[in-house]
Amino acid sequence: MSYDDRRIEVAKAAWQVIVREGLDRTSMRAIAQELGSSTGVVTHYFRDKEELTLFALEQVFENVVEGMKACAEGRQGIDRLEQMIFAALPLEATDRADWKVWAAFLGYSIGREYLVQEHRKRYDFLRQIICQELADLQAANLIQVDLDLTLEANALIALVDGIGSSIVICPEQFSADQQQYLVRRHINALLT
Amino acid sequence: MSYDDRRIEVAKAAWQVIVREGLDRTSMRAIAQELGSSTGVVTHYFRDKEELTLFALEQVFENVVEGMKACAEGRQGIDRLEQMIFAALPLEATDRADWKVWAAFLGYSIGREYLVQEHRKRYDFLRQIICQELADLQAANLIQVDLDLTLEANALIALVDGIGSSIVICPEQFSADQQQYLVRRHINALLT
DNA sequence: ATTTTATCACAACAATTGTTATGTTTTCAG
DNA sequence: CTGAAAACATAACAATTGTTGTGATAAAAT
Repeated sequence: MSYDDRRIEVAKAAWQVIVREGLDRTSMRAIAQELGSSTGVVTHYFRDKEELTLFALEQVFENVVEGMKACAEGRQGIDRLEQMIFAALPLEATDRADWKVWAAFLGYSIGREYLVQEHRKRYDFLRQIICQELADLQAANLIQVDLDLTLEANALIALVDGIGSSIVICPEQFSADQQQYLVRRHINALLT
Repeated sequence: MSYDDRRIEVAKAAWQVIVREGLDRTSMRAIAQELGSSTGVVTHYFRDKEELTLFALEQVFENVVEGMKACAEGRQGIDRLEQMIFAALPLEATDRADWKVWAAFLGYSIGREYLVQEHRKRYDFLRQIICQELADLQAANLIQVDLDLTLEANALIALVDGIGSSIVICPEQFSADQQQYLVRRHINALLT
């Protein structure tokens, strides 16, 4: 097993403790225990806790983005955008863990400017992706020409964010069908 | 100053420290310092930290709900619903503090089931209010008759939640006009 | 085979935490 | 005025935290 793989394993252990115990109770010792090792392993692969938590957040985010890109592959038009958004939704119970990590970090960022900046980077990244998709749809004359694409991208992100936040607290709040219905309805309002 | 007023003062100090430092760094000592007193005051008015934090959350929530009810007063129809939703949005910079507290608690709830239940209670409460408004609008034949009101109420809450979460990270993400535009567009899709 | 390096275990450190107990001061009814 | 109760201050407690340093063991390179 390579160095990077082992790093990811440690981050994954951290990730599991975060979901189970909460971010502020995710201590180095708890991560080591989850990993079945000593704290020496954790400190060996990460300079400090900040580096580890940021890496764990990065992993979760990359998983979501890769899922979105995989869903986009080979698709076109409105269906392509819809499927990309669907990939980010907590449609199944297994997706909820990602959203728990996301929500935990969001709350943990309050009062920590460097974490707010980290989140902002990811929001910007997502907005860029969605904006590009919307621009393509606009060029193909599939959505209205007078739309503020940045606003529409932010609106889509906010919609997904809201659904995700709700489901973290109330897992039965939206069924998978309902989530997709709401996204579809939102996107349909943009069509020509 | 009455006992209850002093309790609220302590909670408000906690509330300010949460926004500035983050929930997990909001110690009894930090609250006392913010209050300009000793920790003796804090422990005198609250049994333990859990009671204090839950009370602080309750205060923020009540402020928002009261704002919504005040906006509803004297209004009718679609305008009434719109204004209620607007009251919950972070339209001005001062509203963002409420959303920071909300986000901090949401993240802090991950892995703490008793806090998740507290949040769920509030989601249920909000859903009940919105549902009632939607039912009134439906009875007045102002919105479509075949709507799933619970779903639509949840969708509105998710929309507001998403906007609030986004703005905690990116304060310039949505202007006040844009927030209101998105809510209006969402509600317009429900009209008859 | 030997040395060097990566990996990991363990212990100790100071700092911070919530909580509790014990005082001190203020308030205020009798 | 007096004493009881409320309000507040202070200090100490054990527990937990991130971090660091010191070894031990395994892997790899020479």
